[in-house]
Amino acid sequence: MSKVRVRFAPSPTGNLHIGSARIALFNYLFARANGGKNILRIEDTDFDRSADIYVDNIRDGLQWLGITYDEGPIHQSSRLQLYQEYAQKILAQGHVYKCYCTEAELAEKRKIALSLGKPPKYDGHCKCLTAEQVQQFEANGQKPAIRFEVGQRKVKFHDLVRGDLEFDCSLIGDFVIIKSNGSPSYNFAAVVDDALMKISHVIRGEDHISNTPKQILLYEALGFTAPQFAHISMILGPDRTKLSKRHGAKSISEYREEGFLKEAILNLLMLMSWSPEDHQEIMTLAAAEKVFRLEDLAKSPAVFDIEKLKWLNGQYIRALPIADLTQRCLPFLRQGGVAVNAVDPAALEEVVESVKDNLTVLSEIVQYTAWYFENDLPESPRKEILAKPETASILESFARGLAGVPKLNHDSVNALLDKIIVNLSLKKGQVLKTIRLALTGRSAGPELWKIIRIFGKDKCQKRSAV
RNA sequence: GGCCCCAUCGUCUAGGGGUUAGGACAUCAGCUUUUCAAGCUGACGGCCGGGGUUCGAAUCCCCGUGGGGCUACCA
Repeated sequence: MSKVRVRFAPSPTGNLHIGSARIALFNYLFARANGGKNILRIEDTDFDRSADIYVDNIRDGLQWLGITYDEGPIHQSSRLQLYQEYAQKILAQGHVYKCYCTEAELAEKRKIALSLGKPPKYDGHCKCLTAEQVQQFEANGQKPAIRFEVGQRKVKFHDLVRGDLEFDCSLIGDFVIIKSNGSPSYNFAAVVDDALMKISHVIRGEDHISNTPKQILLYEALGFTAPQFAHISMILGPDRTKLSKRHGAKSISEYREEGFLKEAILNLLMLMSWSPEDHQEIMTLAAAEKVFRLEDLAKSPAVFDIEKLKWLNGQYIRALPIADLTQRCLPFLRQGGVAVNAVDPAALEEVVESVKDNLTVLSEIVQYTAWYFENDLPESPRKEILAKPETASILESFARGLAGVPKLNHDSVNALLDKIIVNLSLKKGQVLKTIRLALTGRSAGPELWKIIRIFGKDKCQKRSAV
């Protein structure tokens, strides 16, 4: 078997989103699983829509996710000369012709065809232009596009995900390979590049299926051997249409900013359309690299499930070593206005540890821990509980008892609390609720002993003062 | 309109002629817990419809239906 070479070829007309990240992932996994190379190619031949910030966003996103590539990024915009050369090559062979139709004319024809219930394919108007007509256009300074003559036959190919596919070329209009501005069309540039880069497997979205026959025609006309194709099903929004911004679908960078872990995102991406043989749902990239197979991909499209992403995220958060988790929380705490540099690193880890079961996304770390770092307590719930008759004795016993505890930990603090409950003959809930409210000003939070340990004796006693 | 693709719980999926149709998320209930979570246990819930083929169809075939994609000098 010849060497496996695959590519991820995004157009930088937007940020790296869930759908394209998934295609990048499957290319990467296929390359890794087969000892092949993964290539990043930037398809920026649409000069109006492409932008460098999107190139950066895509590269950053891939890097953050850990989807590496062995070659590239290769920009198509730097290979324009190459496409021209290959266009000239088939121009000489007569598979293509110059087309002087204007966009307005084409749009008009398309409209008419559609209204007549006919397929809106190009009618081949410029195929039979006389030399005089061409001269006339040239004299007017009109720049031609170059069209590929499709012909009448049928094109068959074997799709690694979908099986045998067949298309009737008579239904496809002669398509443009070089635009009048000199830049190549998508189909042409992709074919020239895939051939020259010796891509063995083209793994891309299902939305490219109908481009494939056109591309196969081009491979043949250029004298190249076509690669293998694998068309992966789409990701849909909750309304079952192509996932897009209107579904609230976000870019990878936005999910990152919200506090989703790359591990969770990758895991969900893998779970959509692919289930490994052992049915293990929690799966790392490294593990997937070993067992990924294109044949195991489902043919049907998958609805993106944010709830499952959240669940996975929580699973990964809880599985993270506490030092690692704390590091990952740092940017969010800073952004939330917590002066993390002023906090002892070990104490910070204890703070994070105390609330990690509550987290579904990292950004929530702020709402769950901010009160640890605040000096003033909210007045209202605290005031109410302090007004209760038994409160004074609870807090006094607590403050007094605390002084006698040598080291604050799970056992010693709980022993103290139990003693207070027994001595005052009060209900456990009542005592603990009172102390929690006095210390934190809140009725919910981590286990009390953890809070007491993190606060330390002085702070606890100060806040217990009635 | 034409062409193409797809079809198992609400969602992601396993199952590819004989299964009580399995798992996960979500939902609901119980347990646990001072609380919020987390965790554990359980419940609810599905083969799009109709025809074939077959002793037997979720599974194979056909036809519908539904959904999606493409139909650009976008990629």
